[in-house]
Amino acid sequence: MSKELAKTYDPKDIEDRLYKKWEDNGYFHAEPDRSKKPFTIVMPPPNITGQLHMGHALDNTMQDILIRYKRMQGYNALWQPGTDHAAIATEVKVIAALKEQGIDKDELGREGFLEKCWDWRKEYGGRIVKQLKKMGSSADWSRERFTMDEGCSDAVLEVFTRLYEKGWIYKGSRIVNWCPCCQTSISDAEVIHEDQDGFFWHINYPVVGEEGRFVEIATTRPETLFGDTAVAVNPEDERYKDIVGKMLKLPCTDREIPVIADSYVDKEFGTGCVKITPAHDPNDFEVGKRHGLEEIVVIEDDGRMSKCVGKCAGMDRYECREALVKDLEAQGLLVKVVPHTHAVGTHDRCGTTVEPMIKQQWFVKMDEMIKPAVECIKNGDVKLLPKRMEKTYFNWTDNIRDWCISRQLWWGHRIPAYYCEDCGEMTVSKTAPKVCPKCGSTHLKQDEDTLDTWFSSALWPFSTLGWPDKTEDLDYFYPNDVLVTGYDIIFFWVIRMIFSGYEQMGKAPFNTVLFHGLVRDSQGRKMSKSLGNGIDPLEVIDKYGADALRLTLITGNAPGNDMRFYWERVESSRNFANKVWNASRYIMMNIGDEELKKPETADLTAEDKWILSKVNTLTKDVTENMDKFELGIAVQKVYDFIWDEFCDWYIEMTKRRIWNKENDKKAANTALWVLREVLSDSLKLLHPYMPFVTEEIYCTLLPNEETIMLAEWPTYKEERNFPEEESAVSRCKELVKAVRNRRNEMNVAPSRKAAVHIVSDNKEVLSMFEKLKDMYASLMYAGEVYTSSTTENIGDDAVSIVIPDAVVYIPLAELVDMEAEKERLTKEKERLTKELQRSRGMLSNEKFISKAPEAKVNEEKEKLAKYEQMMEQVEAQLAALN
RNA sequence: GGGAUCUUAGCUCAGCUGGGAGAGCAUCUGCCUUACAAGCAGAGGGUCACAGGUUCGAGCCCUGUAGGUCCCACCA
Repeated sequence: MSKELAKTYDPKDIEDRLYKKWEDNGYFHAEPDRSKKPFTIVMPPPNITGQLHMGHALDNTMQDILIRYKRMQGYNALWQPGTDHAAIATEVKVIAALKEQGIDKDELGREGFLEKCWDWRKEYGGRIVKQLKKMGSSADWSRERFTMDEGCSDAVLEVFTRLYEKGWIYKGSRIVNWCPCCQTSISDAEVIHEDQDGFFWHINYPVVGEEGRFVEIATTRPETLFGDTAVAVNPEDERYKDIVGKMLKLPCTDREIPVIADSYVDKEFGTGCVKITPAHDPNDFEVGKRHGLEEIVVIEDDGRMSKCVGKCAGMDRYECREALVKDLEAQGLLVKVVPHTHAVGTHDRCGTTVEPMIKQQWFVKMDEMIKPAVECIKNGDVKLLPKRMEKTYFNWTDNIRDWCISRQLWWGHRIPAYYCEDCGEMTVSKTAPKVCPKCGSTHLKQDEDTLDTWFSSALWPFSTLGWPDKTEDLDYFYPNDVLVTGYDIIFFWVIRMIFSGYEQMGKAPFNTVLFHGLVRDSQGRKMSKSLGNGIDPLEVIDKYGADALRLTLITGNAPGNDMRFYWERVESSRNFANKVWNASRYIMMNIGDEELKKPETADLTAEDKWILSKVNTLTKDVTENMDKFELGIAVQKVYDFIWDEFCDWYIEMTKRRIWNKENDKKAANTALWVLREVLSDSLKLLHPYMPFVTEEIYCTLLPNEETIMLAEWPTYKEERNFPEEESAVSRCKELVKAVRNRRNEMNVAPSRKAAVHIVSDNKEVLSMFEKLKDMYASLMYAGEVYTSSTTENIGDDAVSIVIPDAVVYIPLAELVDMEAEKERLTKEKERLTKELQRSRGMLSNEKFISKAPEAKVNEEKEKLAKYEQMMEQVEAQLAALN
């Protein structure tokens, strides 16, 4: 071979070069082609603010494996990439960057700020894409999209106006989750509920006109007292029946509020009396609506108290809490303070405690739209893997509430609603109307709000293919085949894509969703910036190569489960890459410049047929696993095959023919041809997982091949199935292992060759061992291998090993210790006794015979026969020693 | 409060529709055998959380218990 491989595999040498080759040659690119079947995966768009982390690495590895696999199978494989504008994340970053320059967002104004955002995107938006390429991701970058590019924006406006016209998008005053830090509303999905230690403040509200009588309420948020417009009790509660309808003096204010009866109140909880703050609590809001209560806003958008709270006005909500509690205490109205743990909603982006507020916001009505999204899971049109994710899915859909889609942000898709400043008429339209359709005024102002980032992501599977235009891409590549993503965004994204797909396209966006878990640190903690325990995938690639990282991420865990990341695991993956590298190097060294001729079947030795048969079965198994999305299982099988069967056994078995090349060219040719053939198939099976090392080897091994990426995926071939040789070779392996084991036990150095005598009265077995002895003799350090039906010619100085159908003797002269031999044989007898007991027990069980499948029974009978025969031999050996 | 999931070798985890417990790492022994010491050949190590049940047969299915993790949830 003209090209030579280095002694150890160095990924740094080749990864960037190969990636460039693939990209330059357009291997990743897919165009509609009616002669081929499409296979489409849309990449979950990473945030433009993002940096590659282990989650991306896992997610993209899985997608790349599927895409490369299908591409090799001849599908027209499209992996559609792109990035997400990430409204809040980007705004926060840009605001921070501006702050450093002493610039304030509001001073800059909307236009100016957006310009800065676009600048930011230009500068950093491509960073994550570059990093994904380091992973080996074979996405069609020429089709890269952005959620705010022209087409995607058009799709957003189209969907918005369609849903509005249908009455499924509406504007309304509701209690929404408000983040005082980001100063925007957020959807329910963005709120994280976490238990926090807090207090129950028990407060007495004096009953008006009844000196000395109080109603005791308990609250976790005393500062909302200023917004109370009633106190509610359960209508069934005997304790408070007489007080319903009376007025209470609201402490620290000059207001009086009524006591009302509402079944929402739980008699058993707290004091049984609930203060009602319609403007700052979703339940109270409902109660307020039922009783026609006033809604008094006491907390402003920035989390400070409003003017109407008197002396606390302008205080932060927590400052106010403290001040108010002090006042209540001074007035003797604070009954007690009880420690209490309760769930507090926080914003997933910034961790700030969410404040429920009444706001005019835009909502998507969910009750109708969710229906097909539920149905498709139930009827199997869309499969969720692993299946248990369905429960999580339904948990959400069964309790679905309208989706708050407006955000008080600038970076994002601006809501296409226009208000007439003269008559107040609202118009929703994709393009800005010139005049008000009602009064003809030209004074129109667009809604200030933008849409939830997930509104655009929900359209991703079809907006990226050109929708709302009727494009060839859309027609050909939609619906997508698989979506790969983490289970953590099932609510944010997966469900919304599914209902959007049905609503806009009439079809599910994909037929399978493959979920993966989280990558955690070695102690099982979530990797996070604040903990500083994150491991940078790029650092792993730098140290061990992308292939090693990919293999690590895909093995050793069940689908959908979280996994722990260990450097030791990367190391062992890297070792595997090196193993493949060296086996290939060895084969290529021996092929040299020679042209190999395809051997006739008759020229193939037993071990050739054995390995060809093995790789053939492997191909079938791996393909089946991959079709079932069992990616980890599939590659584990390839790994085991290459390392154990191919390297540790087959390569060793062929050495005698290769070293004897000068004397028998033909035999060497056959061995080398099979070596190359099996290696080539193995590389193909491995390529989706470890694209770089396999490509480098493949192109060196087969210089006429341009790339392994487009090589044909191997298929099972009946003519490569050799069951007889498979079983013969496995018997030889059994023999070799037994001899190695004995020699090891006796500390015989490999350099000391010793003869091996195989004695058996089974003619077939004997002749098989005789025929194949050249193949396996050196594997067990045998000087000579003799087969015989008698023990004549074997001296007393031999140790024996009983294997199925034969006894093996190794004359080791001075090393033989009769006592040790006896001991070993006795142990062996004990083992066999147990086996026989077990086997006979099963076979004498009437019910087993009658109820177990016949194949199982026969299998057990064969085992029994084998053990009986071995027992006989062991006993004979023991007798001979005594 | 509802739900999911986990508990298997010292560590991290596999174990597909029930049919004699597996891998990697770690440990121990012996090998620089002309592809690979990132390697080769061996070895030790597990009442599969606990208790019941179904079955000829259970790590796997069912019920319960204990502990861990996670998700959902407006009990003030």
